Parts: sequence; C-alpha cells; structure tokens
Amino acid sequence: MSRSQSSQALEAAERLCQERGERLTPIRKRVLELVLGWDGPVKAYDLLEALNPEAGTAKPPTVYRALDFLMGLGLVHKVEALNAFVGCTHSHDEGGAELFICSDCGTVEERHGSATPTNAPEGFKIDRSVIEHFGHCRNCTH
Amino acid sequence: MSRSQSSQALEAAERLCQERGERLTPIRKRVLELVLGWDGPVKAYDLLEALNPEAGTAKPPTVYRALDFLMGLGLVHKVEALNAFVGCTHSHDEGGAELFICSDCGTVEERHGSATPTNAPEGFKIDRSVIEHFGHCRNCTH
DNA sequence: TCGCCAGTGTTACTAAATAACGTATCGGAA
DNA sequence: TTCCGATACGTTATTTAGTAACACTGGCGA
Repeated sequence: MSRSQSSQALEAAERLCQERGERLTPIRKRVLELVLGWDGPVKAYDLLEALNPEAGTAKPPTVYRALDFLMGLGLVHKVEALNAFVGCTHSHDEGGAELFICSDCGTVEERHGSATPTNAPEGFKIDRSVIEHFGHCRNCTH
Repeated sequence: MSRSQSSQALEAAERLCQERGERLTPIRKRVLELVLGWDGPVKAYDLLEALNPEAGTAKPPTVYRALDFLMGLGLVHKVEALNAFVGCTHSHDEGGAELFICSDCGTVEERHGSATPTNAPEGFKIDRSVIEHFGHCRNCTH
C-alpha cells in the first residue's frame, strides 16, 4: 500500500473512532500502521515481531486484541485462508469484502460485490461471508 | 449427513480412486467415513481423537495426510474460517464449492456457483476461490 | 532378487490463538 | 476529593493447528 493511501487510511481511522466514541490508542494505531504499510497480507506473529523492537514486551494477546478492534471497525480484514491480515482503505459501512489475492506478488485487491449470492439454499439468512480469490494479478500474468 | 448419503459418497470415493489410480487405504477411508458421518464441520484434532481408540497411535500427520489426499480428490473441503473440514457428496470435477454454514445447527450446504465473479480486478486470473457464508439455515430461523 | 516408491509411523517443532487473571488509567458519581 | 466501574493493557500459561524431517515397511516392476 502506498504511503499516501496509508496516511489517508490512518486519518479515516481517527475520524471513525471519534464518531463511534472508540479510542485509537497508540498500540492500535501502531498495529494499523504496520498492517497498512506491510507488503501484502501480514501474519499476527510477524506484527508481533515488528512491534517488539519498539514496544519491547508485546505478547500475542496484545496484537490479537488490536487486530480484533481494528477488524470491528472494518479497518482490517482477515484473510482466513492464510491466517493473515490486510489493511482496508475503503469506507464500507457494512457488508463483507471480496478479496483478490495474488499468489505471486502478494498484493490484495478489495472489492465489494453483491451481498447475496444467487444460489443460496432457500431460507438461508447470511450474516457474514468470507470470499477470497487466489490467483495472479494483472502484473504477474505477463 | 444421512447414512445413505454417506455410504453413497464412500462408493463414489472408491470409484474415483479406481479411475485415478489412487488408493483409498484403510486410514483414508476411515477418515472419510468420520468426516462424512460427523455432525457439521470437524476439526482435525477431533478426527485424531476419534481415530485413536481404534488406531491407537494416530498422530497429527496421519490425519492431515489423509485430509490432504481427500481434498485433492474433492471428497472433503476445508472450511477456512473454522479450520475445519466437511465431507462432500457432490460429484464436481473442477471449481470450488460455495459453502453455506449454519451457525446454529452446524450443517453445511454446498453449492457450486458461477466461477467468475462479476467484479474481479481487470486481468486477475483466479486459480482458487474460498467462498464461505455464515448465517442461519431455514430450520434455524424459525 | 534387488531397488524403488507410496504410504505410514514417529519425534519434534513451529505457528496460531485464546483463557485467565493482574494492573493501570480515566471519567463520572457520590 | 474519593471512590467506583469500565476499558485497555500486561503477563503467564495453555490449547489448538499444522508441518518438517526421517525411519520403516510392504508391494511391485525391472
């Protein structure tokens, strides 16, 4: 993610927290910065490592709590198939993201598709959808 | 999954292995039986536990190897968001499944939707898609 | 009969995530 | 001001998930 996108997302996060009466504490902000600045999806334990030279004593719950918080605000998405996390620059109120993940360069594109699939079982009420496409992005198919 | 579905799936597995020159060994068959007979998605370590009274000394690689084999044949799918596995009674040659998972009763419905989403980034070539919908099935919304 | 190879056994380890509980800080009510 | 409750964070320990690496075996073809 580019620097400008990243800082925009940070500002958006500040605003979002203000609106909702949530606190973007230093740890949370730092984790968000790291996720946004990371090249591709990032593992929780890599975040932990990145966090530690500065924070010193961060342990798994620290980073998982921050990630949970950020996911709650929709600022970070989890890539379930990778056990990894990606930053999100979209302003999406509701609804899940549809992720396109390049297996070569690791970049993740996010789209917001139609919430309801055409072929759901009758009467099935969807709460949350996980949609992750793995393949090769435009740059990597050349 | 009902008993008849389960035994049909087992027969289909036998046939499929025959066709492909693969061997449905006792362990693989037993794991498939367990997955098919399980009530909802099953965790690898639960399979391991279920396996052990009989096999005695099964260890993680045993069950993961069997699951990998069965997934390769499309007889089992992994639910990425749950780190769990479900049996598959469909005969689908290619293409990923779309799963509808009831958070109440745990049942999983499998559909095979349109392979290509309408809103993929330009030039993105999809290899594999993970599509998992969580919610409430018809029976559990009443 | 030899040697390969797929399948399995086994040990050990890495990675991912959470439970449970203690501590600090801050803002509002008494 | 003091106390209280809530929220966030620190810390220890444990559980859950998955894999690497190597040894062994039994069948099958040369």
